[in-house]
This record gives sequence, structure tokens and C-alpha cells, in this order.
Amino acid sequence: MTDFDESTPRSAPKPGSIAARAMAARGSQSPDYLAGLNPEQRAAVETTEGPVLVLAGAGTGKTRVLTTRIAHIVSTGRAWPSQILAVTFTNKAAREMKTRIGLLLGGQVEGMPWLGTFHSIGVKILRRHAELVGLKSNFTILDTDDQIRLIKQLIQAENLDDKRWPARTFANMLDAWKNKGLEPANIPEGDARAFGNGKGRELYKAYQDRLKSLNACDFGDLLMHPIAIFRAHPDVLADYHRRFRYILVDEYQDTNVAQYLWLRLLAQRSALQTATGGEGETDPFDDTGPRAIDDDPDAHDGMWDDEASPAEAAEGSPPAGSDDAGRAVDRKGQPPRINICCVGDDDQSIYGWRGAEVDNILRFDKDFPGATVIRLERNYRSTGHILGAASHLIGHNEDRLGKTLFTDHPDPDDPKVEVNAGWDSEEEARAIGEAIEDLQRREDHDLNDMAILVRASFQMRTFEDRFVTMGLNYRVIGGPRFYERMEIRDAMAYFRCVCQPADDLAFERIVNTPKRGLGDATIRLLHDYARARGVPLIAAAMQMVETEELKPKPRNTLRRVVTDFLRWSELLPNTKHTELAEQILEESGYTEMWQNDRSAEAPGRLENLKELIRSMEEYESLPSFLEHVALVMDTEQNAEMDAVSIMTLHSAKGLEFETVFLPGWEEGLFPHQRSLDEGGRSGLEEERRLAYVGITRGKRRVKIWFVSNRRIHGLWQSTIPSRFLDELPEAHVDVMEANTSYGGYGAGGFGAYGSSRWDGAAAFNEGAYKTPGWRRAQAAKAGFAEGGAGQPGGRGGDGWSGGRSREIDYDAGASGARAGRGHNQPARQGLGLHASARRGGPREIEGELVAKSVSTDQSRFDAGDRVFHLKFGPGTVALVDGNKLTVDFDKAGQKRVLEGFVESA
DNA sequence: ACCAACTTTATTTTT
DNA sequence: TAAAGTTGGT
Repeated sequence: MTDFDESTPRSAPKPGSIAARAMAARGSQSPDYLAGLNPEQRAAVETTEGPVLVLAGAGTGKTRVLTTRIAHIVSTGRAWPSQILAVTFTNKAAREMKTRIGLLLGGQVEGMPWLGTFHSIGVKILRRHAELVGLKSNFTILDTDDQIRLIKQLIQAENLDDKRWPARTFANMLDAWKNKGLEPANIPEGDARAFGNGKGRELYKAYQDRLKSLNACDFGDLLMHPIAIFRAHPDVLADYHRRFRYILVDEYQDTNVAQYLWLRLLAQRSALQTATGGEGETDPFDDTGPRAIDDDPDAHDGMWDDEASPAEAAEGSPPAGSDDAGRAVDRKGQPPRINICCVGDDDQSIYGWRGAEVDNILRFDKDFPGATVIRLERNYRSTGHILGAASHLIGHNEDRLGKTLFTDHPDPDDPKVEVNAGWDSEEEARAIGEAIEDLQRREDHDLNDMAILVRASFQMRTFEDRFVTMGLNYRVIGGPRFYERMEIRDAMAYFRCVCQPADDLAFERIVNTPKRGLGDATIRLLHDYARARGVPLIAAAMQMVETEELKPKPRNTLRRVVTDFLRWSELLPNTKHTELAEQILEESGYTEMWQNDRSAEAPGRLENLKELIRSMEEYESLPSFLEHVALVMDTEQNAEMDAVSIMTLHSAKGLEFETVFLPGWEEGLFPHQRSLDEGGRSGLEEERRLAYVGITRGKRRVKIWFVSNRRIHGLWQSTIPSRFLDELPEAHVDVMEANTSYGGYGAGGFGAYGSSRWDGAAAFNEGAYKTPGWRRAQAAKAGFAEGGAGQPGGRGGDGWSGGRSREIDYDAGASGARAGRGHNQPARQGLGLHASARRGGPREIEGELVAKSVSTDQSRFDAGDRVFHLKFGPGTVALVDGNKLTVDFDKAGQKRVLEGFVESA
């Protein structure tokens, strides 16, 4: 592929300039930025008019199409950058688009003001029209923490038991409703009744009222409020209609109903035909609000200063070359066509559980009649084998539009997708660790180009443990984020109180942090006082300390707090914000609190606070910093050191790596049992898409693993291979045979069973004791006495620093030679290993150390019996509890196991 | 108001 | 198992 940077002229023609127009009119000679696009990509870029759906498979140049399209629109004079609405889901995606457009347009055009996440654009709109939904333009945005505390108060206010009705649960329900665009009046009756003794709807209303009185909104409201405004105020909506000549949406398959409604309103409802997708009487598409959104551009003008497109604004006459295809911008009075371009991939829709509606993308052409649908199937990322495997797998899904990825460069020498079997998760981690070192040593493979993608984050731990003992650099991506840390939130709460004296939630958070002796009782009184007078807590506190209503001790403490805040507020306008922030943390005693804390995390927290102040440098004021943080809960992280990435499949979407390891392909884990239970067939399909996303992250090598034993919730479960393995095409897959002995028993294994360890275990499950696998397992018994089931080194290294990832850095080359390197060879078998008869739920085979109660249920074993266990070998029964045995194993120590998994010996 | 013992509950995550 | 949340005692 040609690089943009090289093919793009140093300085793009100024939009609207003669040069730009000339360029647009050039016709046959295409501008440089189009060079290097394949025909489909080019069509996606050049079809600027009318609704367009670009189905962009993994690795087909989706972002390139989006950015080039914007550059095209701008440099052909179709619109100013400020007339283009471009929405993404994540800040990261928005950032990337901004930089890439900057490169394309040669930096001559100011950054696009309407390129951002749904939420950040939502805030922008809402700040403009806040009063239309009863807010002030300086409203605050609650984070989940505040939200939950607020809900808890409401639940208590309703005299409900806040244990029976957890605030968190209600927060989730709220989120789901708002994702669907449902206001209190529209929520399904069943939902309303399901919470708080049928008070669901009342609570929702009370919650919204409370937000309004706090001049606050939650994330969902950033979409809900604009929708409400657009519906109730056609004049406002019409302004946006005139402004946004082109709309672009990234990752359209991830849009939820609210986002869909929001987009549909902006893209002009009146031109849309049908509204499908809602279920039942609470159809979100058919509720309140003015339906007719007929544009009436003459009713109001002057809101935007640049309503004409560059071409129109260009001096002189109407744009030259009126034959110039599809100039969308009509004269005033005629509603423009819908120039909406949605880019997405139905096969990568993995956020259904979060409210995403794959349906949005599946029915695009019904929503936007006459839509042009363009498929991008030419993949520039992966080998033919990887694409073949991924395509075949995803072919098992029914709900899809259907695409098949292909590559122009199939190479017979490319490695096939590998499937490996392991005994348990520790062996899996060990073998993957060895494979990584192998690649590093033999192929000079950068660790940065390798990733381990897991289904659930608990799987990460085994890898961390293993890599720590190996001294292998790794990086965990995801997990707790910087701005979600307690100390950061506390500090932010202080800042919020200073900038927003009405921010009660922030105030409540820190009145007694550090501990000042202002307990529940005092706060309750303060609350009542504030409520009675209808003033914010800080204001109430100010008044209250002048009265006799509080006992002298808390009164004086509270007075101190209040005067502190007053002082800081006065300093706000004239003090450098970073200095003020430091001063606040210092004078409030917050820093001191952590300095006096003797716990292990305290130094890290202080470090994080420093980092917080440091990151404030980039902003010009405290308020602007707060605004940023509310929406961008993300910090950039250093990619400097060479390290293997460990992350979930979800967070891997959009990334690519030379080599990808996919462990844990077992029924119950992947596909996850819960998806199956709760989502049925569509749940399974989403899991399959997740598998597809995983495989398509790999550029050259994809190595899949499954194990026969995994510890879940502290219990060992016997597992069977994922059905997805059966769905891989033999032609593109190698089934590997583990041939390792791991340098002896001490390393944790107890000898090699060969390729069929897992099928031995599976056979065991089904009671089919006569299979070859079982016989091998029996044979292994004999050799067991010599072996041991010791554990490899323990967990160490907790010195990871802030940010949204933790990293462990070892000196390069610290990992010396180890005994027993693993060698994998293709097995003789094909993929027919996983007979469907072996499928079934995972079974519990072993448990915790000590039984809690002894029941009198009969068991075929008694204390003192000698038994044999497939994983732990021979042992003596110490305790019988129903069907659970506590066994002292000769080599593995005392374990609790289900009796079905031991044999009399 | 604070800490220790007990119980509960364990996907996926952005804004 | 292990982390988080809750209860009950000081």
C-alpha cells in the first residue's frame, strides 16, 4: 500500500479555493490522495452523495476509507470541515481519525469541530441547548460511582431495602433503558415492576429529577437529552440539518438504539421510510415527540456563520463545472439529501450485551432507501490461512450480511492456524510462554508484535504468574483505569467542588475524606437542611455552621472545610490551575492522609496524584480539565518497552499483531456459558464473532489453545474443546501434538500423556472408559508414583504503575536457558477430534482444601480409602461430604474433589 | 467511627 | 480461590 504521507501534497489546496475546485473538476485525473485505493475503497470514498453503507471486513482499510472520504469531501469543496459530522465510539478512534485527516489535508484545515465520540458530540450539543431540558449549560457529568451513590440515596428515600435492591443493579437497568432510548414513561411494564417492589418507574423519574436539581446528567443522558431536544424543537434540529452536510459513522455495528435514533434525527427522519426494530408496545421508535421534521431553513438563521459550502461561498458564480456529479448542497429551501455514510462490520459486532443492535447495520438499506452498499473484502492484514480459517468459522453464523475476506498475496509457505491441546491452564501458560521465547529467539520476533487474547480476564492471571517466573516482559491492556482509581476520584471530587460549588455528589464524597469526624449523623443533618432550603450542600453547610443546629465539634470541622473551599474558589481565577490543585490536595490534608498510610499501595497512590497534576499541565484551566476527564477516562500509555500484550478479545478489536495466541477455547469459557444461557443462539453467534475478531487480529500466525482442566471459581473443572474448533476448516489448520515433558515433574506436569491427554479426560467425563485416551490415562497411573504435581513458582512482582495497563519490565535477556523447550509437531489426526458426543457442560472435579460441613449422605468412599485421581494421582480420603471428598494426595497435597472423578485404588 | 470476621459472588467495557 | 461487600463487635 502506498503511504498517504508520500502521496499527499505537502499543502493541500485551500478548501474553496480555485485550486480545490479545479482539482475537483479535473475529472479523469484523480487527486493524489485517491492513489493506492483499491476500486471498492475508492467507490466508498467517491460516493459522497446519498446514504452509503460500507461493510468493511477486518483489515480492509476501514479507517483509511473514512479519513480519505473526509479529505475528499473537503478538498473538492463539497463542505467545510465544520460541516461534517463524524462520530466514533471511542476517544482513541476519534484521535486517530483526527491525526490521519490532519495528515491528508496537510494541516491547512483546522481540526474538525464535529469529529468525536457520540458522547462528546452529545455534550457539545447539550451545552448549547441545556436550558431546553431544564439544565444549565455548565451541567456536570456524573461518573458511575456518583451515579450509584445517588441511586442508593434514592432507594433509601423510597424506604426500600438497599441490599435487596442494590443500586448497582438499578444503575445497570437505567443504562439499558437509556441505551434503548427509553424515557421513564416508555420503559416496559415488566422492567418497571421488576425492581424495588414495582417502583422501577418511580425511581427512574426520581433519578432524573434529582439529576436536574443537581444540574447534572449521566452518560446516557448525553444522548437522551439531545434526542429529546431534537424531537421537541424542530427549529433546533433544522439548524443541525443545515449544518451537517455529511455524516460519517464509524463502527456502525456497535450503535445502540439511542445512538441510532440520534443519528436518524440528524440524518432527517422525514426522508426515512420505516422504523423497525422495536419490540412490543414500548417501541422506542414510535413514542412521543413531533414526528415531522420538515426543514424550515428560513425560520432562523445566523446561528451558524458558515452555512454555505466552500464551493458556494467561493467568489463569483455558482460552482464551475455544474456537471460535477452530485453536488449535494442545494439552495436554501430544499432539504438536502441524506449524505450519511456508515462504516462497520456486522461480523465484528461484539457489544450486544452493552446495548449494541446488530440489527441497525443489518437493516441499513431499509432505514435509508436507495442506499449504496459497498463491501470491502480485500484484506491487507492476514495470511490466506488466517483469512480462510476466520471466514469458515464466521460462516456458521446465520445473522449476517455476508462477506468473504480474501488476500492478494496467498503464500503456501505461510503457517496454518495452529490448534494446540494442553492439560491445564498452567501448562497452557507455560507452553505459550515457551512458544513466545522460541519466536523471539529463532525469528527475532518483537514481543510488541505478539498478543495473548483471552475471553475473560481471570485467564490473564495464569499468564502473568508464568511470565513473572520466566522473566518475560508483558503488558496487560485493559483493567482498572487511571481515572477510576480511588485517589484520583477523590482528588477530582475536590476540584469539582471548587469549580462547581453545587456538585453535591463530589462534596459528599470528600467531606469526610480524609477522616475528619464528620460521620453519617452530621451528613444526614446537613442533607436535611439543604433539602429543606433547596440549596446545594456546600451552601447549606455555609449557612448551617452559623446556626446552633450542629454540635460544636462537627460544626467547627465543617466550618473549616467550607472556608477551605471558599478560599480555593477565590483563588481559582487568578492561580495557575496546577498550583491550585496541589494546594488543594495539600491543604485539605488529602496528601497527608496517604503519606501517613502505611499500606503497600500508598506510595503508588501518591505517585498517581502527582501524575494527575502533571497531566493537568496540558489543559488551560481546572474546569476544562474536568470536562475532559469526564469524557475521556483514558490515558495514553507508554509503548516503549518490548512486551507481549495480554488483553481480552473485546479490547483487541481494531488491533493487529504479527502473532496472536488464543488460549482457552473450551466449552463454557469460549463460548462462554453465560452467553449461551442468556443469549441463546444470538448469544452463541456473538461469541463466534468474538472468535472471528480474535483470529483476524493475527497478521501471520494464529495459535489457538484449549486445555482439559481449568480452575474456575476455585474449583477444578474438566473441560471439553470449544465447538468453534470443529468449525475451523481443516485446510487452513494444523492440529499440533504436544511433545513436551517440561523438564521433569517438578515443573508441574506429571509426565506426558501425548496428544490425547485431553481426549482421555473427555472420555473420562462421559464414562467411556474404554477409549484409547482412557487406556493411556490408566497407563499413566503406573508412572505416576514417580512424578509429582508440584506448583511452579508463585506470584510476584506487584510493582506496576498507574495508567490503564500494568507492565512488568525485566532486563532484556534476563531469561536464561531453561530445560525442556517445547516442540510442536503437526499431529497425524485431522480435525475430527472433537466428536460432538463429547460435548456437555464442564464438570466440577476438584475443589477447595477443607470441607465446611460433613453431611451424612452416603458415598461409595469412606475416610481412609485409597483413591486415584486423573490430575492428582493417588491419595487417601480424609473426609467425605456427600459427593465431595477431601483427599490427601500423595503428591499434590490435600484437595477437595468430586467423587465422580476419583477411582478406587 | 473503625476494624475484623463473615458472606457472597464471581464475562465481556465505553462513555 | 480470592476479591468485594456486609455485619457485628469494640
